[in-house]
Amino acid sequence: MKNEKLNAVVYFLMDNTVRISKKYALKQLKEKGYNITIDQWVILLRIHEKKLQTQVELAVAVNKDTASITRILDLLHGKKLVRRIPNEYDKRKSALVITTKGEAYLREAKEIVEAIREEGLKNISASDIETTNRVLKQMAINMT
Amino acid sequence: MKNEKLNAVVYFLMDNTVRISKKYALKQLKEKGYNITIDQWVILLRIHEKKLQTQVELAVAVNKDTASITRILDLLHGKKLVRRIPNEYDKRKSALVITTKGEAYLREAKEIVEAIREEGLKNISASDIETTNRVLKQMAINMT
DNA sequence: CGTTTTTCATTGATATATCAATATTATGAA
DNA sequence: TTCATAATATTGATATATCAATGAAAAACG
Repeated sequence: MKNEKLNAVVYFLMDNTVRISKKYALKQLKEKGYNITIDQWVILLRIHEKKLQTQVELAVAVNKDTASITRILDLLHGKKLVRRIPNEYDKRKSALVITTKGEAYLREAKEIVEAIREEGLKNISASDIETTNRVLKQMAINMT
Repeated sequence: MKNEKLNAVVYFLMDNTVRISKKYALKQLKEKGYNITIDQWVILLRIHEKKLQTQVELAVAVNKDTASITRILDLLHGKKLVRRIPNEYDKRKSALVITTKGEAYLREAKEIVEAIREEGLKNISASDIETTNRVLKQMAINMT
């Protein structure tokens, strides 16, 4: 088949670009004094946006394993950015709340994260980004 | 700025789709009796395509850390798919060769990998894939 | 009711990624 | 030629991902 190589390339580029962007974000945040990964930042943002969700809800929202969520929350908790509040009526659950320190952290790092994202999309048209979004979404559907 | 959300979405989708595709590939390969990850398979393919490279060359080719390469090679070596041959003239280096078992493994799993890749790109036009490739490539450049 | 099944969160084992530090060699410069 | 520097591969610490197994609690149901 003619487009075997072309097909392989998309997968290689996806994987590659994800790794590059995470590395880039980590470096930028660190340089500005923020000891946080982009994955942690995203979880922090989700907790801020929709308070009191359970870890299962959070896992579904970001499409990650609850095991991954537990570990990321442990790290955020260690940095005093997040707290788990036991649910009185269902003792299996914990509600997740962002701390005051977490709010400040989120607000301050937000500009850095946005700058990183813009930098990554430099010289790319909005319509090309939309096409890419559509393709990535369809691929996810195809493999789910 | 209006496209903050749109920008964030590309990063989310990239990360998400990469994870979904790796999970999907792992499951498909496992179901067909191949105990190998897609990352390991790619390394195996590279060693097959260009024999006798050093680990540094391999790392550069796939844009991974030499530490990652060492660990992936350890796993491939444990499965007897790859061997390291010490370089006589430069004792720091090892040449990498695929074993006979590795060759067979590669050949047999190749169809499965291609089927996975095609399945993932179902209902997506070649031109949209090309656009996506171009976008991903530009993003990588922007953040390097 | 009491018993089975589900759900939630955590933990363990493993794979991959990062960076930092190391040991061993090779190379280059004084 | 010796001594400092660079390159190669590995290992350790840590972050994130997977799946599988667990304990505890809630829900379902016969």
